Amino acid sequence: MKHLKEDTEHKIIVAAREVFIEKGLEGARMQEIADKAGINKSLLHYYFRSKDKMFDAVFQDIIGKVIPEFSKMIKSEQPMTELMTSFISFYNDFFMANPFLPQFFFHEIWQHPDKLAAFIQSQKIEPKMLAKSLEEKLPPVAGTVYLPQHMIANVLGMTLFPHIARPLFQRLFFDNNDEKYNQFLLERTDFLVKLLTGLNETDVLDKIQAPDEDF
Amino acid sequence: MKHLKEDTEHKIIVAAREVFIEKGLEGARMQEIADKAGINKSLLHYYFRSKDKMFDAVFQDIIGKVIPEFSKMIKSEQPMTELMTSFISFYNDFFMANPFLPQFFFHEIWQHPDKLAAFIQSQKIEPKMLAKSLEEKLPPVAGTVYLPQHMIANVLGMTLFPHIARPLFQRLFFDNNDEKYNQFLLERTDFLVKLLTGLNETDVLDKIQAPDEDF
DNA sequence: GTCTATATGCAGATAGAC
DNA sequence: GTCTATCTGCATATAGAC
Repeated sequence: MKHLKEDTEHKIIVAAREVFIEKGLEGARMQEIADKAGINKSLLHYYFRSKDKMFDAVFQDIIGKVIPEFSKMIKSEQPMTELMTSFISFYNDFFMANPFLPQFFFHEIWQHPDKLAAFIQSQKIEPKMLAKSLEEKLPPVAGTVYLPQHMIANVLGMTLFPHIARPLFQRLFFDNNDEKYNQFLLERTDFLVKLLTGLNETDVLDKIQAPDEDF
Repeated sequence: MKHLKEDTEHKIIVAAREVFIEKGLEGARMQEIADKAGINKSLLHYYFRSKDKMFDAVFQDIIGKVIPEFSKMIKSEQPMTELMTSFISFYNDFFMANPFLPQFFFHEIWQHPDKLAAFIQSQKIEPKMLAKSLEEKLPPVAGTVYLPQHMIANVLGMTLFPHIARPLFQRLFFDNNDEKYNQFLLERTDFLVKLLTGLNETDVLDKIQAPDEDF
């Protein structure tokens, strides 16, 4: 089989992703990754040389799937309300399917912020341009014009929070019941879209495609 | 000096807090904590037996200062708008003075959710009661009645996000400049209060006391 | 490419002198 | 209480057979 090599490498990436996302770089154990991939520990080094390099590979792989989606959205030049709708809908679904991801990202944001920022720049996303283009479209709050950064922080915060705080929030308000919480998250997409766009139609979400649940 | 023991223990707690908050349980090194406290490594074990127990002590110490404040607020039976104003104002200032704390909390939320939930219960905070008492006071969104959990997630998300995403956000939008970002955070308290309460007065914040910056 | 066996290093923990 | 010296275990990493 000439595909054996690619198969093994792929199995490792999948296993490593799971463990790194759940435990973080320091918390992850090479042995656990090897076990989960069904291969020997030393093979990990054969393919990736070191734990650090393996982590990098996994991380690049992940953000390579999440950031470009974002890039696509903001470059599509949709009107604000549609942009927010796509955004909320996509990421809410995406993080529902990958619950550990948000915390993983924030861990990276704090441990290696430059790496992440560099990647985003490399995607030709121009944060300042984005902010500027939002600036004109924002309604005033209580009669005051405000920074587009506030709006961005609001949308991101409201979208991400229930995911990143999930273990606690689910315990405090939903009897630690997965189905109840997923229900809450599902209805939240609709709620946020309504809250942010002021729309009344419920069918607006049908136009948004569901994300690929296995990345 | 009969105070030597308390002094050392305190020095250790302070040093350990810094390191644990910045690096997390697994990432922290006993040596680094000892160095920062200006004492010997083995003294850490003399006072706390193990790294895990030391972490617990530090963690209890921290949440013992943050959660009760929250408890006090919700038990004060203020009207909603004042409650939100106190909340946003207090935590925005608090996390500005302790930038690593939010990420530290979320790390704990994912690694030891039961511990945190147990502590909150022990503070006689009743999440479901809180939700219920909010329920009646919530205005409908786009004509639809919604769960109080959404409102809670909104306020927490919007308040916390700029802090937990700070390293990235500051790089993307504020030239990685600390002063600019602090300025943004400062003005955000006012902005959020206005956004959430619909108030127009700017002097409403003067009534809120500033948090203790050194815990 | 994949395995077994082994090396290396380091972090947490202990013993014991003072 | 505080130190120096030491132990133990474990995780990453390598050597080398197949």
